[in-house]
Amino acid sequence: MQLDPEMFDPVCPSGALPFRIGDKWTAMIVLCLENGPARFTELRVPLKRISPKVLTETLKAMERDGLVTRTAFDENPPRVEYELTALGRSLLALIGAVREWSSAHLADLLAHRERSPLSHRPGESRLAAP
Amino acid sequence: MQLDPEMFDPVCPSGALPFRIGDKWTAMIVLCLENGPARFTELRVPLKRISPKVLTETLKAMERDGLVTRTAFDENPPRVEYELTALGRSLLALIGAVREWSSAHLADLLAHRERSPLSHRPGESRLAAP
DNA sequence: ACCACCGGTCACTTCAAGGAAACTGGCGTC
DNA sequence: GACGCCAGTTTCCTTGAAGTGACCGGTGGT
Repeated sequence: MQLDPEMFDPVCPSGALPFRIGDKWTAMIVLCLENGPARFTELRVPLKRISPKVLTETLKAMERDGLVTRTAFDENPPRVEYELTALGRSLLALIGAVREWSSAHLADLLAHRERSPLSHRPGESRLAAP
Repeated sequence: MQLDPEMFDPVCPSGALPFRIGDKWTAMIVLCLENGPARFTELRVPLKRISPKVLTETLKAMERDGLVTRTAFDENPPRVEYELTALGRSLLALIGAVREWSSAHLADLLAHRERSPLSHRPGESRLAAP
């Protein structure tokens, strides 16, 4: 799998989104695995700012929940592949819905936020979906 | 508006859901306002465990983002009504999608989690949608 | 002998969300 | 004069997600 290092546009306000699927990175990982398995280091490329610690934590949680499978090959150098399960793939539709909402309404929300007199942020009304 | 105090079943693992819309309570508030405006104290009924502080914070964030409007009537005792905007109402579809996913797949996820050897939780793979 | 690669782990810190409890203030009532 | 209602505010505290940076162990290359 070749993952585009730019697949998560830094300009795209993924972080400002009022949706969240799983942990902070879960939805992005699901998207990374959409077109087939990937290995640990491959995932780190598009997920530019993730630390290995957080990536393992997230992947472990996803594995525990049956969203991905982890396959370690006894080779050298070591190789580990992560792949979406059917359950994990079922999240794709949801992520799609979130993205649709975002492209239709997020600009609205952001514009309103900027205009608002309550503009200082005591709670960003986060949502998550990259 | 009469809000059913039991509309958020304590048995329903809303808290375990791997989705989240806005702050912790945002989606529930949207649901509470689905059928018309409600006032501060009315919202506190179904949202049993919310503190007034958190409720105001959440409502302010939602108002700032254009999801709800706040209307204060100069009466006695004071009355304040919160109502969904069109933008806020647009979230209903999303919440519906999340609920559909949940009723189709959440049991799966939870079962997997329980079965898993990684069962102790270093990251619940949260999602939010009540 | 040294280095890099892979897929992590470990120890530590920061930061913000969320919760608990008490208080406010104008008005009406008993 | 005390009490209660509504819609909050204020202060304090706990928790846990997330980030930083260092380190590890086996192998293959030069």
